Amino acid sequence: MDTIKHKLQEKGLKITPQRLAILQALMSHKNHPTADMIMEYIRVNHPNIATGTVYKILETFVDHQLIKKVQTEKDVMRYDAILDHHHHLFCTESERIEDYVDTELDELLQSYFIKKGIPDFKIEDIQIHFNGRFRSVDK
Amino acid sequence: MDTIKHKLQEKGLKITPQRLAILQALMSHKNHPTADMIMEYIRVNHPNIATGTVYKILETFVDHQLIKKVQTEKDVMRYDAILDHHHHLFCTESERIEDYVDTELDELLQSYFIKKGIPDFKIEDIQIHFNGRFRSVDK
DNA sequence: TCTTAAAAGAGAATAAATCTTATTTAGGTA
DNA sequence: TACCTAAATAAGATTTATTCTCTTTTAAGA
Repeated sequence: MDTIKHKLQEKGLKITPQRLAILQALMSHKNHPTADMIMEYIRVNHPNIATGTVYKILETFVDHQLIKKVQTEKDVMRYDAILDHHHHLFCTESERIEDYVDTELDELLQSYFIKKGIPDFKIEDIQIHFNGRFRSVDK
Repeated sequence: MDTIKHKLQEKGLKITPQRLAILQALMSHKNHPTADMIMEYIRVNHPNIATGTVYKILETFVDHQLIKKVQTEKDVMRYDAILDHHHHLFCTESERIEDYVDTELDELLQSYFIKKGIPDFKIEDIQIHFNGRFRSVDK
């Protein structure tokens, strides 16, 4: 919880109970939660938090690069508190999204694009979306 | 226009003026239009088309694999009528999205994942999102 | 402790997309 | 060719996610 406070302070953000709760929720939820899931989760301890506040805080966190938005085909936004470079596995049959870390792959792509490049485009970040199915039943 | 009719027939869809107009609009718009952009475009010739119809037809097309949804971080859905496997270049400063075709890269990834695979996950499709900036000013 | 800018609360407002119901139409059939 | 029927469209209300506005509260520095 102290590390969470630190994260806010590092970004020059005021420490409020609401922000602490939301950031803590984001960090414990590994499954790329929606604003709604976060609200539900923190309402146990923060019954009075306003919907707008949750969205506002999430937006603030994205702006300050404490979290990221996850691109999906659905019209509900999902958030990700893991900032280490990683890709995503999307289930084509459910809403499940898992992280995929592969530094070997990242290096492969890096060297491929250093050589090749893309005309008229400066790559800032490469994000791979794997669409498919999970074999395991858990989560 | 006859090829468009054919596409609908191939999928066993009834040919209606609305569907023809929307599919034609999608195929001429290379810039991954939103439902709204399509509506605006076809309203010139189809002033009476209902909003719900446009969304319904788009959904039908997606279901029948005539078009695809494009995953973005925004809460407006964008559509893509180009079905040949390709990736996307996303501008971090605007709504611009361009196609990126690279069969060499696809083969590289293919062979990489045939060897390596992902535990508990069956890959159906690999979609790369390049986030960055366009150097050219056009479009 | 006081001050004030920033943050949160409450709830209305917006925008995208979906749903409902009545009407119309495409396209097969008599 | 006219008819029939399931499928498609129109119209507009509804839902859902998100944003906005305005007032009240609070964090944190002086």
